[in-house]
Amino acid sequence: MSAAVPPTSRDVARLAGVSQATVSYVLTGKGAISPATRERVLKVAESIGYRPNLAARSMRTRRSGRLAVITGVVAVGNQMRMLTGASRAADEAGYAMETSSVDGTVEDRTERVLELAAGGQYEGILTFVPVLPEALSDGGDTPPVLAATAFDEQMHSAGELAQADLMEVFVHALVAAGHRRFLHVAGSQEFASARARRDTYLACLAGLQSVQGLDAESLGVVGGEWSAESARQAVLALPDDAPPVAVLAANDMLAIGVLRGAAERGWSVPGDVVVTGWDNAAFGAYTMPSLTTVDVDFQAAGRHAMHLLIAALRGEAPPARGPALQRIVWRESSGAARPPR
Amino acid sequence: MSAAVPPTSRDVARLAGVSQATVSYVLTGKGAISPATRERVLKVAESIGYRPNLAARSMRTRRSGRLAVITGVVAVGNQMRMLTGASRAADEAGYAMETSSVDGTVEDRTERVLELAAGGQYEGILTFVPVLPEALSDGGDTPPVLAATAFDEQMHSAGELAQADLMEVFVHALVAAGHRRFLHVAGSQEFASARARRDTYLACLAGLQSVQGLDAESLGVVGGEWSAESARQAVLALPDDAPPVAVLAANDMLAIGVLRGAAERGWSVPGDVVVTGWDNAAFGAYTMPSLTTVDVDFQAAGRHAMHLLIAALRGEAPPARGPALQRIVWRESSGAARPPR
DNA sequence: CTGAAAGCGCTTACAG
DNA sequence: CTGAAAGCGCTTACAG
Repeated sequence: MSAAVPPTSRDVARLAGVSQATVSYVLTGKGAISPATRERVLKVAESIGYRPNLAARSMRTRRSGRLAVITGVVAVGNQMRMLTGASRAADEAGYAMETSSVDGTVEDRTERVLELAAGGQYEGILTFVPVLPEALSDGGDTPPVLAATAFDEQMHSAGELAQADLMEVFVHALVAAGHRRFLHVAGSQEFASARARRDTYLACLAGLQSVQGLDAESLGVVGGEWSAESARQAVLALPDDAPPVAVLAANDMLAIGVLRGAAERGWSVPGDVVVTGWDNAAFGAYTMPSLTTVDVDFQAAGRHAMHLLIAALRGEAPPARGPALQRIVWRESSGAARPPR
Repeated sequence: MSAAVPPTSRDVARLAGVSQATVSYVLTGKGAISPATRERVLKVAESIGYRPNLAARSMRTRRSGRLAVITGVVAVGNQMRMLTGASRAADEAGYAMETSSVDGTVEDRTERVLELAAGGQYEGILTFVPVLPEALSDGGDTPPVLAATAFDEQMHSAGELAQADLMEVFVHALVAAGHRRFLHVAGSQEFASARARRDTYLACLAGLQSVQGLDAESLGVVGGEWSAESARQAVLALPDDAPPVAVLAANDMLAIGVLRGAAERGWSVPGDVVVTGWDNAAFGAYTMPSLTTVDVDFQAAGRHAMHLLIAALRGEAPPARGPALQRIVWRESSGAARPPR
């Protein structure tokens, strides 16, 4: 049997025979309240199942203790890993982190972030999705809004995730192992990371040909979406005399599609075809052959982004960045290619 | 250059030369305000970048338009899919959905849910993680709190996700295809779904032996965690004369570990060993061989759970459940086994 | 069509 | 050590 409406601190006060102020002091542990009164208030509160209305409290204190992270509607696995890192960092700093997903155009998303920032429920906001710069704030009057996206136009703050330098390392290692023919299976070009990998691939091969005068050849850039099927199709569409060829896929999902496509064509990996991926997906160590890939420490990126936000809202200096977030994991699919020394 | 503090409706009123009530009527579109006044208020609001404080509004109206979903700290991929479904359903019903992750013991989680429910910021709460029944509510005085978990002790509401009937279909199809030796690679037994799959496997094989008198044999239940590595190790530990054997893995991640282990032992799949998975992970169609598995419509489950919540908070009758959420996807790894007719 | 006033549930100087 | 009062930023009867 519960009341028709949740009890308030006023109810507790009345029942305990004290003022509402006293209840507040007891519950926040701020005033100096006699043990006896304290006891009584606590007992009453407990007995009627009183719980403070956090919205009301935070309207008064302007401190909600809550931080929001904005993600896309369908957060990809990588965003999940970032969320985990961000969540832990928030936790450690004593904040509750909540996630809000947004949809639609960049204007829609910007509007929603602005709304959340002004809404008064969050002390700070981190967005993993691209928004217009106008939504960003370092926290003067309004709560700080930081962008930490590996996926955007603007490469704000933690955009280090989109770096594609290691693509060059892949190519050079493959060249050193004797490979001369290359193919890039690209990801969705809406993603900065996909564009960076593609651009680096292109630049690197151009460099090989013109600068180093190597007879390296690119069969081109194929794919263009983050699906294994598109990668498989790209391989099925290759000419019969494509092998030997080194296929650099923009992520592991594409790479497994390449593996499958090669198998369907009767090409052996890493004999006829070598393959590299990106992201170090959980399945990559167990495919046949296992995938050479780039481990990206999304958790650390999420942690760091959250630390930046917390520093901003506390008015502290932004913490220094940790060690590099990317690292090549050499496995079977790249054949004899080895790390440069 | 922005003010030291965000503008309020009072500021707008003063600047527009009207009362705060008028501003409110204009912004909520409720009162009957003359077009001229309306225009002026809107213009002022726009010019000073006014945005309503949602916390204050909802304190007054007791309507926040926000729903919360509780997930574990590290939401597994399947939870993500449920979130997507839930989010869309909330959207369609005009609610904003936010996600809050909880950690710790079941008591900790229960406390946190209770806190959120009383906090006054949400009109309803859906939890994907197990909590004590005391946290659940159908929404009398306090917002409704529903559990929709495929992963819990208690199998509340949408627990249909944990059903393992199809495990029996797998076994029977494999028997019909001539298989007599079986192995189950189990998932983490903290999960209702893992326990159900294991129990069904055991019951089914016991039935084959005693009831049907078949010479079917179980090599046992191995594994016990959701990692490909544990599955691989389980296969590496099998006796040399294990094949031919049918391996029923509790999910696709385990199944890919089995595939890898079999390859390392030089066993062909589906020749020496056949394998089935569960969950229809994205990579399953691209392994060599591709994985026979169970497609689980997590999105639909998330949708439905959200519909239940919305019905509860509106005091409507709960919507009927949709079509079955599980369906076997036959692929290469199960060899000749085919759906029963 | 518009305004003055009360109140949502809290917290916090300020008196006493 | 405790209470009366004001106020956080809104909305909503109630008058006019």
